[in-house]
Amino acid sequence: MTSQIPEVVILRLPLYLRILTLLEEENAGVVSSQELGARLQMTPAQIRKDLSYFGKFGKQGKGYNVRLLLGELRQILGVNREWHMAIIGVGRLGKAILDYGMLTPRGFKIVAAFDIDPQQTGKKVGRVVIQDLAELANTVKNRGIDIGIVAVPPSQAQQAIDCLVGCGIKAILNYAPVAPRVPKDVRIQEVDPVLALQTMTYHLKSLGSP
Amino acid sequence: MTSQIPEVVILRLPLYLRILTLLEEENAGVVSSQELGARLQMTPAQIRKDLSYFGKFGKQGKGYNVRLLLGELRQILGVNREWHMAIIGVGRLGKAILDYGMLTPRGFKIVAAFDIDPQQTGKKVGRVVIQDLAELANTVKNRGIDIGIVAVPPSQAQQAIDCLVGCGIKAILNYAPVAPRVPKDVRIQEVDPVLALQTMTYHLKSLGSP
DNA sequence: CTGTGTGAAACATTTCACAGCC
DNA sequence: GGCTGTGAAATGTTTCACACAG
Repeated sequence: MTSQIPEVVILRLPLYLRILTLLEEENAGVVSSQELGARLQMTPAQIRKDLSYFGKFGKQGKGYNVRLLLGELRQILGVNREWHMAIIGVGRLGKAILDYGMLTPRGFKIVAAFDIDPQQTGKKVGRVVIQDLAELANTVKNRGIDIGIVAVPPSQAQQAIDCLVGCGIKAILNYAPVAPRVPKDVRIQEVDPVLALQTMTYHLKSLGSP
Repeated sequence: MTSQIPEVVILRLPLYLRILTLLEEENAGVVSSQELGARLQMTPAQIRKDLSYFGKFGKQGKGYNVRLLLGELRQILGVNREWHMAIIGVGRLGKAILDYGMLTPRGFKIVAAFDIDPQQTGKKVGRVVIQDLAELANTVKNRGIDIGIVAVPPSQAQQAIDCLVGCGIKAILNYAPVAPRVPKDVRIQEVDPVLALQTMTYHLKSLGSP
């Protein structure tokens, strides 16, 4: 009964969600896999197959109803609700993440901030008051925190991660450029622009000037 | 003669580079694929196979010399030099990227900043003076810019990207949550924490409380 | 006639397992 | 004995091509 959806498919769903959101803003009523493929630079067949893992959302001869598919994808990804997050590390990077306006409107709200430095405790950043890391466990329970964000220097990253894991957090967004170790029931996603840059330089390197 | 290295392998090389950098800081002289696998949560066989596409860097019975392998990987990825980047968009996000201390020490230097808003032109952010977008082509040539960073609002992203492409840029780091269109000889990498969060909520969703 | 949904074929990637070297 | 490098097997993913619905 485990239909076993490939992980690569899950990685692409947010891309579909993003483009459909843009299409809805453009008031597109219907879209074909052809058109989605052109916009996302991928084959129509792949899009159809990906979506078919979750149901039959299209109409033959017509395509997909944008609003309907958007709703389905939101449901599938679980983004038809608000998720609460806590951030650890309120240095420059942490402040920038708190200040980044794209999270809350997309359903991801940072409701608590922590720092190891006791000097920071009690200060306010945006809407949240910086707390001592010792209070994490309580706050996770009281405020219903689902996701942790790690924005501390590399040397403190594993400690912060262990702390989140110890509090029962099962999903972590990690900005520290380290190779963290987590139990296998905990998801961790790396955000490191340098990794992305390095894959590009690999290709740039072998590029003669035209 | 095209040995054709799988793209997934290229995506993993920066992870190897990152862990080896940490290992060198810990003064590890030698490391086995076993140990790398444990640290990166992947199989030793995969690491050995990945590296074997580029040469024989290990010693049987011993493992890989950390410093040597680090040097090889830097060479392969093309990060044994400094890369020059230009950023477009100097709002909150753009300022945060300019302020992010992890780029320069890892060989990626932002040497120019641009904004569409003429009000911004001439102001200084960190070490760079904000220029008008019209000057992009000249600056790309004069300052030897290899990579563009897009940090404008979604509605202006495609315009910024077209501008970079028009100036001959072949690699773009895109922070705007859009589905950009670029010619196929241009690499573009998305940086969007929301995409990462959404793949995690997919898995969180189907997680009963224990 | 257009465009979806989908088995089956083609292709890509990972894992296995072992020869060979330190 | 321990560990790499690597063909070959196993597994996973994408593309094809077509029946069928609007």
